[in-house]
Amino acid sequence: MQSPTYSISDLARELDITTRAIRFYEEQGLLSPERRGQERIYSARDKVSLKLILRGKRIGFSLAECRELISLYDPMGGNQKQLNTMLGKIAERRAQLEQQILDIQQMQIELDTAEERCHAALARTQSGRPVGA
Amino acid sequence: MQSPTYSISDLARELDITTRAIRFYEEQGLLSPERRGQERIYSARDKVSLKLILRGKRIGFSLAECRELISLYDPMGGNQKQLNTMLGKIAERRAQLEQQILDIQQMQIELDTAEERCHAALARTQSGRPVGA
DNA sequence: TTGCCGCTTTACGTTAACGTAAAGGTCAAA
DNA sequence: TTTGACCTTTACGTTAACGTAAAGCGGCAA
Repeated sequence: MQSPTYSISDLARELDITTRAIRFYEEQGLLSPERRGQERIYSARDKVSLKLILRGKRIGFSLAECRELISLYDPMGGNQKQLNTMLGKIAERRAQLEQQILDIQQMQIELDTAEERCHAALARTQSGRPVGA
Repeated sequence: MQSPTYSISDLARELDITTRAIRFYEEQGLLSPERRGQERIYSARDKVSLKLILRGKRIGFSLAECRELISLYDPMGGNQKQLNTMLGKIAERRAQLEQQILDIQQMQIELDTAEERCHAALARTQSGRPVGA
């Protein structure tokens, strides 16, 4: 009943990234897989971290920000001060995400407008047939 | 009743970016302000484009993507084929935005979890007082 | 034993998005 | 007229996030 492990190329295939990227994330302190000799052995937890990284990247987070996110998800052996710092960071991230949602909603509205105008222009292109016909 | 114009530093101040950035966006084809001699004169429309750029950046869009967004917003003098291409691009962006919303929602859930665990850990820190008390 | 496969490290290359000088033009106030 | 506040262009520097070799180790199938 021990949790599954993965080789680096396993994860690369499954998550559709390069092994180079995975090693780079480790180099940047976002991962720290076990080792069997030289080989890296990734746990389910590492995989979760990787997914978190990819998710973060999709919404424009830097690797540094992703690293913070991961650390928030970590087994916190923190003292009171650290915990409060964490809560602060969590609040910051929350605010950022809220802003991003607003930005996305605004973009969606603008795409609506753009699409309407496209359709209108297409209607006009469709021979002399009047738009409302 | 002519629309307002801005100098480069006007916009820089108002939007809280550097003039260097603004010139860079122009260099990359995201803006094309009027000129009065050497000076750049920005219109309300340019300002809208700039805001769109900043909004795009906040959700991780590249400048190339932002340029596309702006072009979608442009007075389209397109033929039928171009218009259909545009509609395609709009659909792509929509899908991307949907994915980003999912990513953000997932992040929010994870922040919830992290926050809960922080509070739990804090409660445990608070001297011997049992959590549920 | 050879050869390939997958893993490793080291290290230089690349792209995006500006930052940061350097050098100079313009125009109004002092 | 000189200073200062803007504006300009040109150009090299920087950071992030990898890409892309190059060179080598370990196992195992032919």
